[in-house]
Amino acid sequence: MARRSQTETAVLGGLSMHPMTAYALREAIRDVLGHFWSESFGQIYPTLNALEQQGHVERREGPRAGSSTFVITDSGTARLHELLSEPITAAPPRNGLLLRLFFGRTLGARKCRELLLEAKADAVRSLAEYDDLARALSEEEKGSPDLPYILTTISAGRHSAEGVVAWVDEALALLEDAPVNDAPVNDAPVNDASTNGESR
Amino acid sequence: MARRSQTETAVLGGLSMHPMTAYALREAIRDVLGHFWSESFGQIYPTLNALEQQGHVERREGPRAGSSTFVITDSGTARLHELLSEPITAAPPRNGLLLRLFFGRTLGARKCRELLLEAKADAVRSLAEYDDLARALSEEEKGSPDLPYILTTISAGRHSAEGVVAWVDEALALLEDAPVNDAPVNDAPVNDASTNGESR
DNA sequence: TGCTACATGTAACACGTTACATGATTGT
DNA sequence: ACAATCATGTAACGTGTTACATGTAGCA
Repeated sequence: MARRSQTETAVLGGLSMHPMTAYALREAIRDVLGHFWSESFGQIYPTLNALEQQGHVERREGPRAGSSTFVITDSGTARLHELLSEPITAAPPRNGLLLRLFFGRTLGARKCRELLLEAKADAVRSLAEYDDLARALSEEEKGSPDLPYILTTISAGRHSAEGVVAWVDEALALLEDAPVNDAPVNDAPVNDASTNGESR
Repeated sequence: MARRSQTETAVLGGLSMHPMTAYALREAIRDVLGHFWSESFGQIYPTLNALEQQGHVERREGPRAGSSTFVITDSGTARLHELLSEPITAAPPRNGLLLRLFFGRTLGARKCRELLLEAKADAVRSLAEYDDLARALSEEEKGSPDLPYILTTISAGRHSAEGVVAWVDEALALLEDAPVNDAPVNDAPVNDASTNGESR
């Protein structure tokens, strides 16, 4: 019930693959889920304590003095299944790049082109990373029942990045058609405000 | 400096196109920027008051008694340019669908397929909406200096949705290859936990 | 010896949503 | 008269990040 935020899901999910310390869990989330998920220590530690109290994970001696390895329990696995079955809570969209492009007239066409090219370069970089990752995983985890599921998430990243590449080219063409004012600040059409200001 | 959240940017941006009441501003953000941005009243009202105190917007009499129309000032336009020029603060990724797919073995292949098909249906729906929107806007705003910029954001939405459609097909094929356990809950391979559970 | 990586945890803060409280105007 | 929509605002809450405080273990 208590819609405890999806941190619980990510934490239980991580431990469902492999018992770990909180620290390692964070690294795993960063490295493996990094392209579609993130958690900070400030979330992970309290969540693990709560899960321990609920009996969903158990604390064992860790690799170092004072460290703990967390192991998921049966009730934890059941809880994970429950959480995964909940409807997806879509995060409200907030795309800073598109916000800037939308008000591109004010920002200036030059800056917009720069932003677009940066986005494309980023996408191309990720594309290479996804390919490497997919190749490495397909070898390492050959035969793992998790592999096909993991590959779908990598595929998502790749298609998304490909989409960005194609989009940037189209967007640049659109801006080519109407490069009204290329200037950074000075001769920007600010007159709107003064015109509308007295409209009533 | 004061990285005042990008709400300020969206609010000034909205007013830069057209003076509005706070209420109308929220509707405009929902309807026009909806596919890549969102703001709630709880953000908009305090932000407008702050912007007024800083002289970036001015309050005029609104269309109703007790309502105010906000008009951007020259300093507001300058501030908007400044905000748009700031580096993009990327929101930490949180994709609930991919999280579920990654732990798809626990969720079950059937549910994963359902989620994928839902995602595809959503994408197809948006695709149609983007096309309508682009056609409508190209007519209505013909010649507007904002039009090409707005079209780039619609293009982004379209490419993103197309990417989802292509991805879902690929993902379904990946899951086809290794449909280890199709069962929802019962005979799921939970033995991991019991194995680890007594391992000490 | 001292740096780096491993490891745990908390407190302060920023951000944003939801729900609530209130009321005017328009249309039926 | 009443419902729907326009309109404003706040308070409580949840959630998540950052910075800080603390300490161990391995290695150069």
